[in-house]
This record gives sequence, C-alpha cells and structure tokens, in this order.
Amino acid sequence: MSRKPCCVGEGLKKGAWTAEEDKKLISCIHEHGEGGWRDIPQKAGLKRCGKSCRLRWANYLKPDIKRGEFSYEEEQIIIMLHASRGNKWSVIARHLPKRTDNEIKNYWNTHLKKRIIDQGIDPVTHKPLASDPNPKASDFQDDDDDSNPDEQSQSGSISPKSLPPSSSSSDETPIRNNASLSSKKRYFKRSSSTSKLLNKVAARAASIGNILSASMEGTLISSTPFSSCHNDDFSETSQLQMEEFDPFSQSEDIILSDIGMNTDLSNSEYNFSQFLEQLSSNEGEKTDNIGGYDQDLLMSDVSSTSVDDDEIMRNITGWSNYLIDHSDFNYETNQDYDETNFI
DNA sequence: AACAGTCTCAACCGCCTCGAG
DNA sequence: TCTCGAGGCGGTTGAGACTGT
Repeated sequence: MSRKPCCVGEGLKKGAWTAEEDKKLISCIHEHGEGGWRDIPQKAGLKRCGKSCRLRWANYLKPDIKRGEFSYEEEQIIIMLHASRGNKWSVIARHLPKRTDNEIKNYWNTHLKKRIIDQGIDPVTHKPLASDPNPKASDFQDDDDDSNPDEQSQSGSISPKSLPPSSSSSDETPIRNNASLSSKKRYFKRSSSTSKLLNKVAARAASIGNILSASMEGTLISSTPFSSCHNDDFSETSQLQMEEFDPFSQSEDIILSDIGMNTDLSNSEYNFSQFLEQLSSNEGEKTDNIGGYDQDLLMSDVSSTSVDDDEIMRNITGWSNYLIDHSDFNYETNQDYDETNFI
C-alpha cells in the first residue's frame, strides 16, 4: 500500500520561509492553536503543506525555543545520551529544555561528531577507534590560554543567535537567520580544561555504552562492575539505591551528577565556572594524558578515586539498569534473554 | 576581486507510530 | 481487526555563508 504524500499539491511553495510567511503562521497558531496542521496553511493563507508549517513552528518559531551556542553541559548531556540511546534525537531533546531534536541532530553532525572522531572515538559506539590507536589531540591541546577572548565569548556572552529570527529580514527575503552568520566557523580552541571535560564526558559515555552492549548480549552478570568489579560485597543499601535509580525521571541532578555535575539546567543562574572549578579539582590527581582520550584515560576516568566508588557504581549501574528497563529493545523477543541476568 | 572548496543548518523526504472510526 | 490519516521521527539535501588561494 502506498501512502499519498501529505505535501502533494499544486503550487505549494518549498524552500526557505520568508518573514511574511512566519508572521502568518505565528498569528494563525496564536488564533487557532497548535494541531490540525493540515488545515493550518489554509487558515493562515500560506501556500505550504501542513507538515512544513509544523516543522517551521516546532523548529524555529515556537516561542520557548532556545537558540544559540550549546553550553558545555548541554554538550555533555548530548554525548552521554547519544552513547546510551544512539540517534534518538527526540529522546535527547526531551532532556535538553528548549532545544529541538533537529537542532541537536545538526549540532551533533556538524560539531560533536567531528570532535569525538578527532579524539579517536567512534561516534557510533563511543569506543576508541581501533584504526586510530594514537588519536590526534592537536585540536584540543592548545595553548591552554584561558584568557583567550574568543573562548571567553563562547561561554560567557549571549550569542546573536538568540535574537529573533526576523529581526533583520525584509518580509519577502527568504530567511537565513543571523544565527548562521554568527555561528560560522566556530573552530574555537578548547582549553585543556575543556579537553578534560570532553574526555570525562566521553569516558563516562563510553562506559555506559559498554555496559549497555554487555547487557544487550546477556553478559551483564559476568562482565559488569556491578557483579565483578571489586564489588563482591555490594551492600544491600547500594542495591536498594540502585533499584530506585532513575536518572531521567527522578531528578535532572542525577543525570548531571553522573557526569560530575550538580546543577539544574533549567536554573538560569547556574554558574558553569563553578562546575569547571569542581571538575578541575577532581582532576588534580589525574594523568596528564588528557588530550589523548585513549583507553587508559577512559578506564582511569571511570574508576576515578576522586569520587566514592559506591557512588560511581550506583551511577553507572543505575544508568545501565535504567536504560535496560526503558530501552526500546524488546527482551521478550530475544531468545537469549534471561531475566535473571538483570538483578 | 574572483573563484573554488568547505561548512552549516533550515528544510525536506519518506517511513513509522498511534489513535480514531 | 483493519484502514486511514495526522503527527512524529531520523536521514538527507542544498542554499547560502565562510575561508583560502
């Protein structure tokens, strides 16, 4: 059975939206509300298909959309969630307030993916690339000059991208918002602290990915830290805490604490510099092999002595348990699945 | 200044899911 | 239970901006 495409129609316009079209769409949605997208073009007097209207609204015009540079903590969450959920952009977007799945997807494909590859990490598996045992780190091991004004502007100021989309466009000029202009060539150098940050995040992402992979193969019981990694005397208390672990629904703090953060993204007063300080203090006894992002770093990072071991175990195993419980993977159809393997 | 190559991201495409009838 | 359609989702595309020569 072939479904008729929703956007088949004579004279339907495609391509970039003009400010005039945006105005019509916005006023129409204000009047009639969201939904009923098939009727929206007619109500708004637009020669667009409903789907196009919905996308334009959802990805660009919706008033509570946050635009502009992704913060470091947002990057971490993207990397972390991508490691555990893959290209589930909508799922990732649910944990990044005011970001759209499309924007996250674009950001991943154009920035984070490349950065991770440069670090010698497979962006799909989040494991070290076998073909690149000595990943280059030149892009990240820069002069460590934190006074670099460019870098400061990256994290401290409001990007022009936050400006309203139509602020400079004539009504009939297809919009290519100012954000594009300001965001071009954001090859900002990363300080070593940023490199540490990325390593830390990716390390935890990789560890979660490993745990997930292992659990999917039914080998969790024999290979996870929970059962075999110096934790034979895992306490009942810890087990209880793990049973209650739900990094998504319990608290945003738990997600963030898993990657070394104690903050709330929705709190606009969050001071990221405090986080960096906190992180750098944790890095005090770490290896200097920061830019390499190699296997040793990954493992040493995960088993960091700067954090209570039980806490690490709770977080990592809690993550894996959560992800197993909430995975789209259907164990019932997996013949190898043995429920007893999962605690 | 002009051109070619590269990069970014808004928008599109096609498939999937789910609810209504 | 089946069909249909709206909305959702992830992959891909291509226009326009940027950079290097």
